Parts: sequence; C-alpha cells; structure tokens
Amino acid sequence: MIPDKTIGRLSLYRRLLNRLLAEGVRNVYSHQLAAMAGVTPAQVRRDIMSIGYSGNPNRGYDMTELIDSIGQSLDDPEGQRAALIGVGNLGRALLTYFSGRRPRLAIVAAFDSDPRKCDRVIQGCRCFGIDRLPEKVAEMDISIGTITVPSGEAQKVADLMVRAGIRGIMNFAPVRLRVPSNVYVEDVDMTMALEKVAYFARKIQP
Amino acid sequence: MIPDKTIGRLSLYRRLLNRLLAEGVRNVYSHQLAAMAGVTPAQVRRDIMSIGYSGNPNRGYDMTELIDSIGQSLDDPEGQRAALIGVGNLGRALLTYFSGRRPRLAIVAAFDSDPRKCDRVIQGCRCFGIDRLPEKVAEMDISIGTITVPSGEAQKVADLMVRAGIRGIMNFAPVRLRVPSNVYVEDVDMTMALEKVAYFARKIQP
DNA sequence: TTCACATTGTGAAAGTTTTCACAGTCAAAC
DNA sequence: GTTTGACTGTGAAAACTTTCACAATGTGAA
Repeated sequence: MIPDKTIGRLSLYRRLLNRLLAEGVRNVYSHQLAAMAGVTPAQVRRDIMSIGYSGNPNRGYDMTELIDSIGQSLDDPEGQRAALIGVGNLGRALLTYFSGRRPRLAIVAAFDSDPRKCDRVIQGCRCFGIDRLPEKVAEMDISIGTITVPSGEAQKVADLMVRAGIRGIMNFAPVRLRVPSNVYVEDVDMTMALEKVAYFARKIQP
Repeated sequence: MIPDKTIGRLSLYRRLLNRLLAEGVRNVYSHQLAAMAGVTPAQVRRDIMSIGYSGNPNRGYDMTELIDSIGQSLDDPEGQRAALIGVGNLGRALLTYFSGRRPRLAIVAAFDSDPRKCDRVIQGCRCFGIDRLPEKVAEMDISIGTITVPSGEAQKVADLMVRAGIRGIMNFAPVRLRVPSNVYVEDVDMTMALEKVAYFARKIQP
C-alpha cells in the first residue's frame, strides 16, 4: 500500500503535470517536477517508483503516460461520488470550489438539517434534508462524505454517514471523529493551520 | 524549536482542554487527552514535555496550568493579526469561521481586487482594495496572510504580502508558492485532501 | 560504432517521528 | 509509617520518511 504522504504528493504532481501539458510540454524531468512541487528530485523519483511507472534516462518522464499512471493508482475506474453535509458558508464555498472540476470525483448531493436550505440547487448540486442521506447514498452509490456542519453536530453526522455505508470522510469540523477502523477520515483543520502559521511566523528567524 | 507536527497537536489539545474545562473538569490524564485527540498517551506526554510543562504522577495534568503552558508556547503575548486576501465564497466562509473566536489571533482586514467587494464590512472585518495592503499591514501590524484567491493570482498576492512584510501565509490556492525561506507557508490543499480520501475510501479493507 | 553525459532507479544512510517500557513519583489507604 | 498502584517523564528502540550517491541506461554526436 502506498503511504498517505505519497498519495498527497502524487495528487499534486498530477495537477502540476496537467497544467504543464496544457502548455504543450511533452516530457518532464524529476528535477523540473520537484521544483514545481517544492520537493527534492529524489523524492519525485521515489514517489513515481511507488506507482510502478518508469521514465527514460534520457528524456525523463512522458507526460501523458505519467498522468495516466497516476490516474491508474489514484482513481477508481468507475468514478467515485461524494456527498456534502452542512450547507452553510463553508459548505457552499466547497460546492463552488469543487463543482465541475473532475468528473471522476464529484460532489453529487448536498444535505442540511435546515429545511429552508433544502430542495434548492447550489452549483448544480441538489440539496436534500439530512434524513434522506441513507436513501441517496444508496441510490447514487456515494462512497465519500464531506462534513461542514458545526462541531457539535459533526459526530452525529459521521455516525449517520458510517451507517449509510460511507467509506471516507473529509472533515472540516474541529473535532476528532470516532469511526470504525475501516472508514478513513481526513481532517482539514483550519484553526490548527492558522495557529501553526502564527507560531512559525513568530519563530522563523528574520 | 518544537517540530511542526507537535505544534499542530498542541493546538488541538488546547481546544479539547478548553472544551473539557467548560464542563468543569479540573485535571486530565495523558490517556484521556490521547483518546480525545486520537493519538497515543505516550505521544501526549512527549508533546507536553516539549513545552516544558510537568504533570503530577497522581493527578495527571492540571487543566488550567496546561492550557496556560500551551498558550505560553503558541501565542504571542501581544497577539497577532491576520489579513485575508480574496473575498470570494471561500474567503467569506473563512471570515465567518474565524470571526470573534480568538482575540489573540484574529483576521482584522480583508482585501480584494474587485472594487465592488471593497469598502464593505464582512463579519466585522473591513474590506479594502488590494493596493492598500502594504499600508494596512504596516498600520495594523499584520504578520499573517490568508490567500483565498484563484490559483492564477496566488503567487502575485504572495509576492505582495512578502514585500509588505508578512511572515506567515496560510494558502488555500492549489499552487506551491515561492517565498523567501524566512516566510512560513502552510498549504491547505482541499483538492489533495479529497483525492486522498477517495483513494483510502477504496483501499482500506472492508 | 563508440563515446560522452544527463538522467533514472534504487540500496543504503540519514533523519525524523512515534512507541515502548520502566524507573521514579505522588497520594491515598491501611 | 509503610504499602500499593496508577501515572508521569524519558532513554532507547522501532517505525517511518527522506536524502544520498552511484551503477545502469538510453540517446545524440562524432
């Protein structure tokens, strides 16, 4: 199994490669990708090694082949669908942020407990009452959940998601969720991020 | 210097401790804090060791003392002020998210290049034209910047921030910023986070 | 064909982070 | 006073991640 830091970087590499491909570049060396990603060339080569792709000592990596290889490791061939729970400011921002970007991995339904927010369409994404989550997860084969509710409700929502059969959660609430070990949770903790920045802004020598 | 992962966990511990304190709890053991934070007791003890606080073998850690100790390591006694650049959906969501939470670390000014978004007050935070960033950074002694602009403009904004004297950046744009080594950058890469969740949602054994 | 050379792939080293495991400590019970 | 037991603090081990350094390789030039 590929370690989770590597997965993160592969996702980054792919984004950078796609940008480069749009500029007409056909192949790339580890040191170029490294410079763009802010890592070392050796790290790039190791990461690419981990997905089993090989470059050419003279021309580096073929862009389209490498992008394909990353896709083969990261993407589900059938695509994966995500739900978003909590249509507040942050939830709406995320719907906008992710809408229409990647067909393979899209947020296909939103949920909220506030009836006033339901039965609307936000960024092409229909909003349902939270009680319809299990039904919709089954119907649309949703495997991923995004939690953007207030912290007090996050655990309740996580429990509901797990019962509905969701396998991975991206959690924006500043709470550690308790879930079974076969459900993956990625915390996006913005408060922690801001406090880290504040600390290092002070500590890094001027 | 305390490593950055430790700083992140200390920030988390403090949040958990404050929640517990509100419930009237007066002291806490490493295994309790560990359970709440989702880490091992040994890790909690190491982290607390790194800020130089000591508990009591019989009563664990004194809550208020520990919270104070963490504050002494993480917080600037004078407080720190942050600016937010990019008043789109995500920017507004963050202003709401952070508004009024911590007096020691607040977003005190917002900036946007769109004149229609300027001269308004969003969540108690005044919005200025981006050209006034240097002036306001100096005037309000802002040391931290939050980037929520489209990726194409992120590097330009980062350059402007660096020139204005900002020391730490929380970056939401999916781009690696080039900054001098005395400026700290924390990337909050939501696309990467979602792709990681998608990958592990598939890979973790059912 | 042969050479030169920038690059890849990777075993091993170095560095970093986490966990183990246990001596030392404190307070409550007796 | 002494014993007991759960907990802390921490050196050392383990696990994990990154970097080094160099043999192997493919290509273009001579």
